[in-house]
Amino acid sequence: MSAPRRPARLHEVAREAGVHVSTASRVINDAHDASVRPETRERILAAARKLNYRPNAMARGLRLRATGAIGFLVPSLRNPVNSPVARSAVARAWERGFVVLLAEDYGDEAAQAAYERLVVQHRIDGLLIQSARMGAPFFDHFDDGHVPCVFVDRAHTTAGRNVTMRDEDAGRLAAEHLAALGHRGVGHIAGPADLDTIERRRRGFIARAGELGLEITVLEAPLDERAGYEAYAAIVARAPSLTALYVANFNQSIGVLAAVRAGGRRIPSDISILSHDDDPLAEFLDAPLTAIEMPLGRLGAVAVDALIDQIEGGRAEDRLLRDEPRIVDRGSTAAPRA
Amino acid sequence: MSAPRRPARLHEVAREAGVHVSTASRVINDAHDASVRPETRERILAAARKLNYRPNAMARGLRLRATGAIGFLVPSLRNPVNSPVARSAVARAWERGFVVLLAEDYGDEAAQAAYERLVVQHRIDGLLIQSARMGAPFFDHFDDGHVPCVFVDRAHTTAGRNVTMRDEDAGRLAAEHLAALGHRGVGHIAGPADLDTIERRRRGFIARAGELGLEITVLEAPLDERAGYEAYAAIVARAPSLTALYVANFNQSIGVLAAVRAGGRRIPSDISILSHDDDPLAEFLDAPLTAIEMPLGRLGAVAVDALIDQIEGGRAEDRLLRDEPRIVDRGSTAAPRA
DNA sequence: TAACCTCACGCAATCGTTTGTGTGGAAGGC
DNA sequence: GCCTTCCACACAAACGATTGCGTGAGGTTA
Repeated sequence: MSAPRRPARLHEVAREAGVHVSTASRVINDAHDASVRPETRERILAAARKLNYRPNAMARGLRLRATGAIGFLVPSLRNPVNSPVARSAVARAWERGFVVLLAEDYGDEAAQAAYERLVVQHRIDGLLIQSARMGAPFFDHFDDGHVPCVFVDRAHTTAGRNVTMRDEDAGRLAAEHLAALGHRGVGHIAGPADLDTIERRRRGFIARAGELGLEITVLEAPLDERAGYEAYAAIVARAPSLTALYVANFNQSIGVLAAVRAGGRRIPSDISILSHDDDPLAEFLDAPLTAIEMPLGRLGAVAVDALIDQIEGGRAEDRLLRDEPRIVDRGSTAAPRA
Repeated sequence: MSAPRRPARLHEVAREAGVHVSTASRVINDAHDASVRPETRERILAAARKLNYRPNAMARGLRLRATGAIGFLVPSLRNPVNSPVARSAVARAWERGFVVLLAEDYGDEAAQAAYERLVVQHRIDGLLIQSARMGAPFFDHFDDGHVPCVFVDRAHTTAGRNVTMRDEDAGRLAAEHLAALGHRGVGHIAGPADLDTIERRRRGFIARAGELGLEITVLEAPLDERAGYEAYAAIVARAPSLTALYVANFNQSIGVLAAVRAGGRRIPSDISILSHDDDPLAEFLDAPLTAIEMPLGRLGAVAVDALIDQIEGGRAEDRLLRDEPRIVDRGSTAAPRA
């Protein structure tokens, strides 16, 4: 026996229970101030069960000015580190009764279109923004705080709406890890400086490496494999003596591995490679990649919690995932050759 | 000058233009049968522009029983081959004026929950299903054809709702490619047999390899890296003399590469590896992976087109992406050693 | 017993659109 | 000059829920 074709309306539940639709509504919504006889309440609930009642989200949203939907603006579905974030975000949103509208942000006009469609037309209750470009005009929509939103893994200027991780500590950890192995000359392949997440990694790495008296070379490169490949050659050309490399991003790391192989050097005996961000793939690469694991699986959930708390409670507060960045050692870092 | 806080309602546009809201509605919706004076029409459109009118999707949906939203049920956001599909699907849906509600399907009860939330409560207009499990009770919801849906890269029994690619031809192409290189003993690491996509690859490969007189060994394995890793050892144990391997899935292929390296053999001199599905990563692996490229970037778009045509036109027809599977040669296949 | 209160509901407006059905006036035919 | 036709718009009823307010019955109090 399957559910009826078109789900029952509240009206029909009320009729079945012999009450007015308003009474049924109060019972279904469990209105705390409503006085309704227990026996009537039971009749209504029974009718709802019998007819398999499900509220119509549109009618509800129209009346309540709240849709039970949040938007998710992701920079790129391609980057594998985004997928655990997206997974946990969607899962948590569903747990809390929200659905997720997906939009990909490949540029300013796309972001603007997403805003129009999601916020203005579909009246979503809030927006999760994982986009990169910080100064874009698009972000003005949110500065006045009228549209609930949360910046995921970004520290936007607007206070109270950022969910971040301990990226600076990750950078420091990277420096400590390499120093502890005995490296003196270390390199860092960073990402575009306008990504504050990446920038914090760089800052932490440079600061800690400085404290530890390491010799540091830093190079900026885009966040993809090819850029990593090319950056390796460039940074080695600039600092031929470096014995270890901290790479800001998993995709870049894959390119770096390829470049090291192409250069005929061995990991970790000739050079140590430490990747930021981990992925199940890492274990199967050549060499298996030692990486700094960030709590990506929680990031999405925490961001969604922050957003929904903002929607429901009106309170906005920055959140920092306190999880310690953790090194997953797969052998691509080791002591430098004496 | 930014948009007003709460976008104008049609009512206000009508008032601004000095007409009734119904007239404004007809003009905005460009009703073909409506007779409205050109000058009035202009006044209304001007008012709409001035007030930056955007229709409220909920009110519209309530009245029209159509939300302008489609659901996207994905098996796993983790698998990288899914991301180009998702990208192109979302992009195409947006082009055609739809938003996309995302749901991840990790099991039967999750799929059931997705159905309840998306179809029953939020009244989405249709559903894109990329899920695996074919016989699940969940699918009964769609067999009667009342809920528009499309199975992406799946051939469900329900006619007219499947969008597939030339997987069988891909399998045949794999066999031909390896035979042309001179291989005689070939292996195939396949996936779970209840995935019809994977099954078609297997069928094509076996059939063509048989025609070409090759000696074939087939092994089933789950679709992840570790499974690929283990499957390699198992298939080599079973058929030590095979000189080439066609791997059903990109993730598996990565595991296979690692296993080959671990076994101390060289690619392609000791063994040729041919991956099904390509990814930008492939170029940077060790060895750079020769792969069969499928039109994944179009799959999502075509599926969305099929779905929206079904929603708007009522016509449902199976679609096959006619793009020829193409081999991207990166050197992981070669002639066997004499 | 009249006034009053509370309980347990019903009534009806409302959210923002769409659309079938009026309707006043101008135009046209005779 | 009257009837018909048609144009160009207005009216109002939906769509399916929520919620402030009204109200009849029954009980309590003076």
